[in-house]
Amino acid sequence: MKVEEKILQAVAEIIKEQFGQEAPAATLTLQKTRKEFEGDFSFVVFPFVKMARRSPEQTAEAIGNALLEKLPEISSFNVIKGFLNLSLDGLYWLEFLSREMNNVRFGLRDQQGGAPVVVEYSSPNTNKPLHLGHIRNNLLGYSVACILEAAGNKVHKVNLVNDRGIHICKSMLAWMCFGNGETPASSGKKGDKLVGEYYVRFETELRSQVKKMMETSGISEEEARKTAPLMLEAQELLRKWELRDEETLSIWEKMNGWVYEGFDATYKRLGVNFDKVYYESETYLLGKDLVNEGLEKGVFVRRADGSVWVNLTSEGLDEKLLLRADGTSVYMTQDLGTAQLRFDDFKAEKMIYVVGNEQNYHFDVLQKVLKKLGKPFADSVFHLSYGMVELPEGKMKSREGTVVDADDLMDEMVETARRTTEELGKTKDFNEEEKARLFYIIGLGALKYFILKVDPKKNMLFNPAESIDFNGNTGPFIQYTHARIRSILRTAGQEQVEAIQIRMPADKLNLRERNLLRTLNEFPQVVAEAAAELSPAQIANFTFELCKEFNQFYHEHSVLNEPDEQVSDFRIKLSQLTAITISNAMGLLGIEVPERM
RNA sequence: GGUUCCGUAGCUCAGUUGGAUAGAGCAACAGCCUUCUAAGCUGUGGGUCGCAGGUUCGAAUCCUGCCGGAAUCGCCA
Repeated sequence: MKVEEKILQAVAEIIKEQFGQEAPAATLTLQKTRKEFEGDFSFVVFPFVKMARRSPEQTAEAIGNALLEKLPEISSFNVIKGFLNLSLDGLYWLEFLSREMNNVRFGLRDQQGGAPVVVEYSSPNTNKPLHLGHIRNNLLGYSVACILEAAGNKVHKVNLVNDRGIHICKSMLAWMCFGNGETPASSGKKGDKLVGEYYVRFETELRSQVKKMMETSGISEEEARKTAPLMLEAQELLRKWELRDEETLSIWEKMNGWVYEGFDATYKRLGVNFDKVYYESETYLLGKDLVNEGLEKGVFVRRADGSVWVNLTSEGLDEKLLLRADGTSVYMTQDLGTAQLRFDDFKAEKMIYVVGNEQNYHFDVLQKVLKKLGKPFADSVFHLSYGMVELPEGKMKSREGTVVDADDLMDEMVETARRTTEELGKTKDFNEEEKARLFYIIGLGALKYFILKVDPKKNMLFNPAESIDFNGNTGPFIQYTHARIRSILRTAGQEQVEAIQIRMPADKLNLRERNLLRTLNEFPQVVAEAAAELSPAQIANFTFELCKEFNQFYHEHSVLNEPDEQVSDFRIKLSQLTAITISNAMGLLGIEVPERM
């Protein structure tokens, strides 16, 4: 049993013995002692002063004295107002360290069995390259998957690629009309960028057609857009695609192939991956069976024009279309189908969709429709809704050219890492390959930490004019702390800690060491909470706290120059566990930590 | 207009199953490298936790109203 639970259990017994009343579990709260007071854990006695019929101070004293007798782990206590501050015996902390110091998986649970969790993230369209918004999505999805895994879940990462539809046809059409056979190989352009250019080209050409039509025939912009030759051709292309026209399909396959090559490069550099990739072209028809099912069950209705609707007004929402009059499916139809497919594929206990908060309504509807259908997995659908990344001037808009491209941003980060590192003169004895590797690790680390340290559900601000910081609460600060520790361990010749017992007497444990141990001890719990909340930010904040504490310790006490051999040995082990923890925690964020920097 | 989310230091963010004097980082200023990496450490200044009520021994945290911002309310995805 964890010592926190032991304390609470003992306190409950004491309250019953001394005050003759059962303490409701919810009123028993143990918290970390704030650093301005002495102690490890603090118990709040306010809820019990009434039943104790004593002052808060007296109540705390009474509980404290009883605890001291009951639990050998507790060495002393002090009382400030209604707070009972408990100090653990140093021996407890030393035992914790010797238990975990060689555990390279500290904080990471093994798989616990049970149904798996599916995490869908990324879900790109194949007509445009990835941008900053996708970066947040990808980093979040990947990290959440890692965290769930570390909490003992079996996890499947999946991607659902939107590879069909009118938007894809637009870039195809533009390439057919204006491309002159251009390929990534012939132009040296990255595949996704090339296709993206043709998508933009379509929009420009369309706009000039629309403008001309409005001038010559005086029709409205809306009307012109609908009837412009290019738009009609794009729709015709979509029809041909749905009829499996050979030529259309072959161009579609070719251009999507280019895009996937480009995406793969971006994903690889970003360090994310998937266990399974779904393609909408293969799944978009799946929802129709469910629509029929709903009609048979009488939970959906077919209107006179043939379209199918679901009425969600009793659930506080509107009526929602599920199938068009011509029988073709809409976004919701597809998502119903893929939810079923995903459940059939994995029998998951939870299906997490990492999708921006602009789709809150859609997922609300999705879940309610699945419930209407009586699907048992309706409650397993969970929308991990994250906030938008905004620029100082507001939302990114492709039309105004303010979209921050994913590849460009990574380039800039690596370049900043290079410049900063070389200014500091830290890589004199690195060869070219080592340097490139280091700059990549630092640059990506800075970017990932910057994004993941913010609570997922909140909108966040990115200012391209100010480069992402490398000092303070940042990825490089954490990476630096790790490199520092590894340097000590190298010098000590103990890159792998030997399994010798700690011999330092417990009373030599100083404040910094104690703080560090206390923080390290929290890591498994932090992982559990981050998994429950699906929040990488909690891992990030914990790791920053840990690094700050290590640096304070490092500054005040020497590890290798400590004359007392037992103390020095203890500090090496303490440093080792800190390095393991930093590395594991950053791993959960998809961030690598260097040996030297 | 309806629904949902957000509002904490000049800026970016922590802190919300209700607990102590609301914390970090950046920016500003002042210190610390003959000792294990100064991407570090220490200190100073900086706050009506959007506003007003309410519940409570105790509210940034829970409830109500208002103000401000965002998203959404398509036979788009």
